[in-house]
Amino acid sequence: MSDLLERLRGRGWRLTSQRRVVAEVLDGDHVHLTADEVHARAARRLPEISRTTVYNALGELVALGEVIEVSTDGRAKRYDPNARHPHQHLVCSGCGTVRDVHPTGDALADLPVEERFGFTVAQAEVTYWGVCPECAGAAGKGE
Amino acid sequence: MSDLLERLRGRGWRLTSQRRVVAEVLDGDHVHLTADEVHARAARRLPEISRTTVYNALGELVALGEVIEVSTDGRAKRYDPNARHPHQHLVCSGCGTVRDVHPTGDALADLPVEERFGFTVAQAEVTYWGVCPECAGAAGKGE
DNA sequence: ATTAGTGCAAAGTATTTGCAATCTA
DNA sequence: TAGATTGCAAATACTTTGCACTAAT
Repeated sequence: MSDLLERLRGRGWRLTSQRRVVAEVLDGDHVHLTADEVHARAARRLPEISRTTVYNALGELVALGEVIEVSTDGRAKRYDPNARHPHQHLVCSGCGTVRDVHPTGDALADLPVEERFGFTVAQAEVTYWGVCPECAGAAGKGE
Repeated sequence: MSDLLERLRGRGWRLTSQRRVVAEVLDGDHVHLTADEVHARAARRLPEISRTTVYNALGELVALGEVIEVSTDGRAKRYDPNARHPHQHLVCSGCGTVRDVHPTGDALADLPVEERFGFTVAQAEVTYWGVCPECAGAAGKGE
């Protein structure tokens, strides 16, 4: 694990203890934390870390292209470190859990020229919405 | 125009002057306004209308299924009255303009069972990102 | 008349900014 | 050392809430 940290070092990212914990917290698959969650986890290891610094670090990681910003609903943005592996998201409309998925087919190719309005289309982002097993179970029991 | 208002009346939506202007402002195609923009436009016709009321009305229209909430980036949500006609969005990464598009193919069918993690998948939301003709032109000239 | 809708003021959540102190390379 | 990074405090953007007043059916 943590080739994220490796890569960052290689790219000359000035390394500080707070940046290190942020990168460590973000490392892995199926990680989709909000800025606040990143801060909370980072603070377990480095209690003094401030929210500002977490926001700074996240912003830079996004700018570097190492992390993707995902805004599923209108709530807090989530940060996905899986930027190097193209994927889409499956979101639970109950609890907001996010999973990385790999659909077949190419959504980009499905947009006809006459539907492009002169845009230079670069990317197709697909978000699948559904109910996760946990929420489905809870719904069946509750009420 | 304004079958939105017709439909709402038919569904027993208690009609007030402020709700009327909100519905009128939202009526049409390729409309993707933020709550604040809706408020601004509504205020042209009804200066006393409050933001609270606009938020209330928008929330209800969404609950009624007459309007869709779209959050492209992490910014303010946008409201799309085109709920009855299934469509996807094409967003300009330069200026944020949104156009409704109708891709061929079915993104939902492109998600294999083994990629569903036990979720009951209900919907596939596709957002195309690109640069609109205006922004492309501006980029070519500037700098 | 009843019940639902309105809007002010205030609080809440998410994120950004200015700037002095601090630390990495 | 020089320039980048940190983090506090305060500001900003967006949205929600409590509650007294008003209006639609």
